[in-house]
Amino acid sequence: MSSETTTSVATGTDEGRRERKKRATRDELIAHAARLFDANGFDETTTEQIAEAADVSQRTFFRHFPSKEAVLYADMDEQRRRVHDALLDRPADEPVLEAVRHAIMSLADHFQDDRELRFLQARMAAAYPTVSAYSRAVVQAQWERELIAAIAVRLDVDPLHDPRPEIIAGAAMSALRASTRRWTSSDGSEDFPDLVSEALDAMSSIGTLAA
Amino acid sequence: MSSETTTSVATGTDEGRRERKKRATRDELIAHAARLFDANGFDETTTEQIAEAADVSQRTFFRHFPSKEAVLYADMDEQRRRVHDALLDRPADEPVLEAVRHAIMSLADHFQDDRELRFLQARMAAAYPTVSAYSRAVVQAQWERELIAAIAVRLDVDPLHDPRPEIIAGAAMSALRASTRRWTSSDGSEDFPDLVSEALDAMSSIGTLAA
DNA sequence: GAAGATTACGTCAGTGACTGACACAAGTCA
DNA sequence: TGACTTGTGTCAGTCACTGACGTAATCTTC
Repeated sequence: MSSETTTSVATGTDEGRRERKKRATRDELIAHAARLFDANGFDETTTEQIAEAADVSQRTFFRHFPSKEAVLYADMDEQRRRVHDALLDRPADEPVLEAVRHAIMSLADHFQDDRELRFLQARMAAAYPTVSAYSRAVVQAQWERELIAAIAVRLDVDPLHDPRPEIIAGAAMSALRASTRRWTSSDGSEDFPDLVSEALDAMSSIGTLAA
Repeated sequence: MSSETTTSVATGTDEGRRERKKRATRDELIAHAARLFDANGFDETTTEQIAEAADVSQRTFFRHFPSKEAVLYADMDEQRRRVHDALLDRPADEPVLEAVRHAIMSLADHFQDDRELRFLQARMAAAYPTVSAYSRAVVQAQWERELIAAIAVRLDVDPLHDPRPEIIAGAAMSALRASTRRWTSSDGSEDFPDLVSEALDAMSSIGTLAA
């Protein structure tokens, strides 16, 4: 019972009982939401039902997540950090497109963990416009902002005056979207990092299309 | 009084009285919505108020527009058609990036008509996440789909298996976004087509960044 | 020009996402 | 133990959006 006096053991980080319980209800909400979305669809699931399934009030749901879409993309922050860190890890004098490649690839590598969740997100985004909008305008836009900032630093330009960072980042995001579509439409049988890598190769060579 | 017996004169297309009235209330809704958004903000304006100002019921508002965001981007279809037509106008053997350039430029050229509206849209998108999401995920995504389809035809590839059309389109959309941001942040003092043209030049030359 | 089919609109009632306010109880800290 | 913080429940409310039904204006056809 009293095995953990001050710091926790399992999760590594030191959480008090309160934070642990908070995370627990959050995890419950995420899990039940995913289950219900999967079973009944996104629009067909109410936040009330999710809260009920997690045995909390609807108000508590909205204390943890700002919208119904947000609970489906609860790992958004973690992924943003992944992109951010991947960019920092690369040597500053590395060619820009190489750094971008590594950032996208680090995202892609982890897409295969949580396969189920990625497929659920993709299926919901394909079927429900609000989810698609959220994915594009919130989740992906966030990754894109990370890319833009890092590219701007590497090119040593102001992204507000030089459009190149945004263009490169936009192309990279499109490559990722195209790869995701191929991956999910193949039911995950294709190797996702391979698809992304191919798409990034294609991206690097579009300059040759001008001729 | 009875100057128009069968076909109208002013608008060119032959509309009956019913269609004319329908268009009139639609235009009223658009105009009052823009005015209210401009004066009070997007979230601070209710669909009820817009309907009231146009002297119709709220239900009528939603018969004309599927969402509050839609009335702000009421010219969406017209713009999509513009992109579509611009793509069709170009010779089939023209280099892909040239065709894309012309499609984007035809959009940019007409951004300067309705300056007020473009600025309003940009201001609302900058200030209100739901508007930003709509712009990206609905309006721009629609232009992007037009581009992707046309590029795929020109490259003679299947956009579901070859990521290049999507990558090129994504880069072009980013170029347009970056240009729009520069234009609006300069309060429209810069020449928009020039900005877009520069951004498209930058896009064509990103291949040289690999070295 | 009158009968009949369309259709744009108003009214009403309802659903569901999301929010502010208040109270309470569990957890934290001194 | 006592003061402080905080995650939660309850309640009431706003607002975007929708289905159903009725009505009147418009269009069509004879």
